[in-house]
Amino acid sequence: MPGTKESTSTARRIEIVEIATSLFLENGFAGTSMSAVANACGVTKASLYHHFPGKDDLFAACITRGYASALDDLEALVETSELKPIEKLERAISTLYDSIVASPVGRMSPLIAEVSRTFPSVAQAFHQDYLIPQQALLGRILDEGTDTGQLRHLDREVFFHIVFGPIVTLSLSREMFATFDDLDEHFPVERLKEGHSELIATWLRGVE
Amino acid sequence: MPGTKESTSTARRIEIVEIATSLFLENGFAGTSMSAVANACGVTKASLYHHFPGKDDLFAACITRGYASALDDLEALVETSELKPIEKLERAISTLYDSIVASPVGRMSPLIAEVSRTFPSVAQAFHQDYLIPQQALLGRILDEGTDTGQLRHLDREVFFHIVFGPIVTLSLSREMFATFDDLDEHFPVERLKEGHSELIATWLRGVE
DNA sequence: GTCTATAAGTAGATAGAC
DNA sequence: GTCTATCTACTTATAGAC
Repeated sequence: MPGTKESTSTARRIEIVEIATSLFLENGFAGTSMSAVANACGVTKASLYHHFPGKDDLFAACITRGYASALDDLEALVETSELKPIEKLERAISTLYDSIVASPVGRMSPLIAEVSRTFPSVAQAFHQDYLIPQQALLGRILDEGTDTGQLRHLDREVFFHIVFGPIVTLSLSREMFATFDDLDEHFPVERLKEGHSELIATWLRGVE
Repeated sequence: MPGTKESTSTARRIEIVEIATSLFLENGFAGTSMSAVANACGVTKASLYHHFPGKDDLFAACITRGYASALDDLEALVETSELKPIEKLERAISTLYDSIVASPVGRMSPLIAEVSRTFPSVAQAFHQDYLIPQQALLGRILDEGTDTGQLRHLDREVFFHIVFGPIVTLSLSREMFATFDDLDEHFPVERLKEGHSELIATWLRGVE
């Protein structure tokens, strides 16, 4: 039964990718050995190499996985016709906090910085398949607001800079200081999200 | 002559730290071997180990170096009495762009994220000796403005979140996509700095 | 698909001569 | 202070039995 075979194989691959992702996030690319991944998965190295021909292939799979689902929520929000642009934007920011601070795909940035010289294609794919679509979706909400005169017109790149900047940095900070036992006190996600969101809303309603 | 000996030793140490820093920034902690550092410095591994007892000591020296000088510019700005708080703040932001996007100490964040679990003390020191003083200096400008009624009162942590967030993320993005040949087109430091600075100024002058 | 065994190379770190 | 030579442990990756 080739069908059964394939699905167990796929399931095992997904399981490996999930475990490997958490190890890469904790210890970096060079700091994570194939032996460590194999041990954490409860298989031998040779079996691991059966599923992924090399360490870079495994890493690429970890980076790639989750792109689509991370973008799905944002896309659904953009398509809704029941919300005003400013409300969509506030919800979009909340969604971004969840997907960047809490989910693996959003926490990949330091890893990609680490391997960018060795595997430029990984960085390229992350940019093309995740960052660009994410910006495009946010841009559509912005357009909807400016076209109907509800939001003021502003430099798109500066807008992305101000929206994504604090969120990505918060995610990075929480990685950097993951060992602090008062992490939530130093970097309180909810309070920062709220303040950030209010500022964006005020900014976009037009202040000049 | 112990004096001469010591100064040549110190000079060599500084030279090694500078070269090692650029290697760590390019390839990460685990991705940078002591052999690679030794080769780049034109000495053998044994000589390198004479100057630094271990890889973690060398890494700590790379992280630590530059704290003081990176904070000096900001401190000089805070002490000035010739500028209004809002002008100080605009200059402070410009200084932060220079020291975080362009200088090694500001680009260390992804590295610290990589080693934070293995060497929590490195993260601790970075927080205590660099981030906290930096925030304190910025906070003093803010206080000066609110005390004299020139700037509106707001949540300090949200303020830091909005000020540092976009700058650190810009630095990280430029690391992630360092291999792009149109890097400055995708991440134009000057234009983003200007837009960011204008937003902060408008926000602080009071919009409610 | 998973295993044992192993190749071929590199890691961090040290001993001791000069 | 720098060198040659070396140690042990670990790295990615593969060959071949089951």
